[in-house]
Amino acid sequence: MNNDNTSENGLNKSAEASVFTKQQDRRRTLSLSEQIAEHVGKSILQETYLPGEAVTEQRISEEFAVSRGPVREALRILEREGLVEIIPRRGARVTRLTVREVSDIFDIRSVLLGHAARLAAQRRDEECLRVLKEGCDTLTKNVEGADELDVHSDVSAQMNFILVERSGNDKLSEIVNHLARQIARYTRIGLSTSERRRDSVTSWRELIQLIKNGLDDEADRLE
Amino acid sequence: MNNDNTSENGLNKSAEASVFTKQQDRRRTLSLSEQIAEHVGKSILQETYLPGEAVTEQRISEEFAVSRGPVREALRILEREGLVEIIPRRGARVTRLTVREVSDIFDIRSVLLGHAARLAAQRRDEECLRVLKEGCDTLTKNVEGADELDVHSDVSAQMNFILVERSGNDKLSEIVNHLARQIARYTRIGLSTSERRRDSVTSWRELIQLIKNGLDDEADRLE
DNA sequence: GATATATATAATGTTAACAAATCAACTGAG
DNA sequence: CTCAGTTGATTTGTTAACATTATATATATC
Repeated sequence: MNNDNTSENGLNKSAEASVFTKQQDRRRTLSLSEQIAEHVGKSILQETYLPGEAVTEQRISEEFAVSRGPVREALRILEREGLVEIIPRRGARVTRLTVREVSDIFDIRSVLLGHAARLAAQRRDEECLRVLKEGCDTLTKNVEGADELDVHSDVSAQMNFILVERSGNDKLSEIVNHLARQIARYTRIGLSTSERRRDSVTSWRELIQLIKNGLDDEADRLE
Repeated sequence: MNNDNTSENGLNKSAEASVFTKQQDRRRTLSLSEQIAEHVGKSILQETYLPGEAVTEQRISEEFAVSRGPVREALRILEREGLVEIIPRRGARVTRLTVREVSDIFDIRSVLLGHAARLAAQRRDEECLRVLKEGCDTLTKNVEGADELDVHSDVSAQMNFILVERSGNDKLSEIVNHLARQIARYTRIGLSTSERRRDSVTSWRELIQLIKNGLDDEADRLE
């Protein structure tokens, strides 16, 4: 097919940056394996690769026109992200989470989000509170009708991101985002009916109330 | 040095199991990369490799008398476990956590342990409560004197393990154990004085009280 | 003497070929 | 017809050589 080996596959093989001689950008240079991991990861989240499907090294290496070495590492990266599962001598499959696992992860995330809210309150982060309230209003407007699913899940994901970011605990942020990535394929289903979206808004309001109470408590303590 | 390439380095290169023809054991076959990851990981936890130290591929590959391929994958495994940090084109270093990061991880873990306790109570797991009480007694006996550090940290680690195991949430268990592995190098320091060990016992007693209260609540609700 | 450029060295990134193992289909004996 | 064993194709595991990049050393210029 594509017989020229550069940039027909969407990957920048050997960093186009010959202009930058030394540091300057740092991190702009994604290795092949990381680029592959990103692409394949995206495909998994978009369900181009389906849960349970086998992901052979050869298939990927042909798809991106690279050798199997970087593909192998890409698969290890995706394993870390919880998107594929590698069984020794058997290869990689797209993870298929059980209902139980998804529910367990949601459970953990909600605990951690609660903690993030507490931390944000301790930090007296009123900005955070304002942004979340705003997001919550947007969510409320998008409860009815199936069309709003995308808006609802996008806004909700962004609110999660902001909340943990504002907690001030970087590791917490890292973990929650990692969990979010694992259940990304399932959150849309979790918000598919308007009733579920209503529930989602309710738990957000509880979380916001938690922060508000925390802020009040902090205010009491300080004056 | 060792010129014969088998089992002088402590690794079983191509699975000694020629007796087992088909499945039967499954998983007994650790790939080279996994064996290397295990060995190097152990060395990091024992601080044979020091925090911040560079871990070059060549060094490891010479040390185990294998090529760089498996070493590369081993490093990716260790990166996932949070024991090394890989910077593209710069190689791997043993992670050196800041005080802040360690404290953040402890914070998260304590929240998750609290949740695990709540779940254990919901499951009405009296066995769990009994085991933890027992462990707590052992801890109490090992508060004074520097010699008891090993006992204290071992027992405490085991109690953590059991508690999350009994929560019934496998992902929770996975995450907490993952966090424990990351801070393993620092928990001993965290328990180095008898005062800190006293604090440790206190928080365990709080956790146990949490489960006990939960059990009572559940009992009330069911009768 | 300090800074900048050039070069050498050592490290990681990538590739292709080879080895070992698994899975599926086939064959033959009972 | 069923099942054990064999064979062949596919896939992962491993290796060594080559390519590229970063760091350190040395040299030249101001």
